[in-house]
Amino acid sequence: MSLIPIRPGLGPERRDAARNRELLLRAARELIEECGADGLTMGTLAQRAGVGKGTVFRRFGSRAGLMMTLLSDAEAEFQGRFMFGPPPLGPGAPPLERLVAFGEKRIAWVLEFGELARAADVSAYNRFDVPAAVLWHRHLEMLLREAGLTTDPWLMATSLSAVLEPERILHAVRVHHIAPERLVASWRDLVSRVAHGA
Amino acid sequence: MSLIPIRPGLGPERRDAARNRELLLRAARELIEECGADGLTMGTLAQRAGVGKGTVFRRFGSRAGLMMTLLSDAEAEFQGRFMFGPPPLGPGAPPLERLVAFGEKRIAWVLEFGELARAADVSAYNRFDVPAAVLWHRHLEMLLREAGLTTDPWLMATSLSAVLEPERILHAVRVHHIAPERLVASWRDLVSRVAHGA
DNA sequence: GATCTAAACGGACTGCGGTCCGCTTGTATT
DNA sequence: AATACAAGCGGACCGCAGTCCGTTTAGATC
Repeated sequence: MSLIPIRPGLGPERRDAARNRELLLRAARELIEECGADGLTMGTLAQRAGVGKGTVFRRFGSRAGLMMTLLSDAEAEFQGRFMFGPPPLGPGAPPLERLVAFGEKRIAWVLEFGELARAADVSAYNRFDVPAAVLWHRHLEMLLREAGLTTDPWLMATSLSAVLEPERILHAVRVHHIAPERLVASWRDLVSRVAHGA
Repeated sequence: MSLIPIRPGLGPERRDAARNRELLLRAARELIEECGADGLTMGTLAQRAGVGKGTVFRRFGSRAGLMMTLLSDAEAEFQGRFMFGPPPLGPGAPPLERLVAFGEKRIAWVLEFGELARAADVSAYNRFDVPAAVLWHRHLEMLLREAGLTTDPWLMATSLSAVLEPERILHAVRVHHIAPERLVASWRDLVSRVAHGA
């Protein structure tokens, strides 16, 4: 990985750069449509978009960075819903109900965008520190505190995050043919027990 | 990945093959000592052992397969302890205590062999179906049943397994500087709550 | 010991993610 | 319009995991 993750932030980007970014994002979506997220290679992407490989990496930093960019819309939408949307996912409902709703919606989200999320995750164990992951973690921690959990809500939020990892959810559904409703029920059971004893 | 994971099973292996396997394992341990598990490359390993690269892959199938082989001693020892060893980890203690002990020892194990385990994990989301993982899962599920949990012990065991993943534990300790005792305390809290409500 | 064959071998080869660096181009300045 | 220079560009290049296939050899059979 070199410098500059996605946008340095100093000044607008040059017009040709903006054009190429659109070209690349469009091509990437096409390729994923055709070959799946795992089937997308950076070389093919460059070729399809009609730019050099160096340009792809300049724009997105890495394959994982590209996937994150592609995910950002879906992620922003999800974040908006659990932070500002209507209850029980958004504020207004009791914390336990919000915890249940969070897991339920997150599971549904993973089933829709999980392949992409998995491709964005790959390798690197700082994946727990990407902004989105930090946000979910804080959200869960806050809900746990509101629910009255006093013993190390931070670590408990970590454990709950682990349960919702795309990799495991997809494995349960795709390999073990677990019905999503069953996942949701188990999540409800888990958070109820965690939040229950004060 | 090609054919033959580690040993086909039909008949003993040829003497030259056995010799090369020992050569490779010795060289691998040396290299990991010198460069860490992440620093070991299959090419370097072949060179150090004085064999061709093809031979390395014939023996171990993949980099992950090699790491699993290297781990197998440590894993077998751990398995023996929680299945047949003295309580509270082994049989004899009440299930809740065994659950607590399992997490505690597992966390300690990860801190000792975790880098190797991480290298064995990489990619492939069938990593949840390797024999060792299946065994832990069954063990946790059994303890949960014994503790009286009736609502979907299988999925609850999956969730508890997720909490003990090497990747997350190492991240918590190495990046966030969480003391191992704090991890153990949080695990105890978690399993107590899960096993508590009947 | 000669013969035979399946197993094992080795290293060139492929395709990937990612980097490097000399060249080009957009844009601000005058 | 000419100048200047940072930003952007492209593709040769690197190191890696993993594959392929022609060659060698262990060891069983006679």
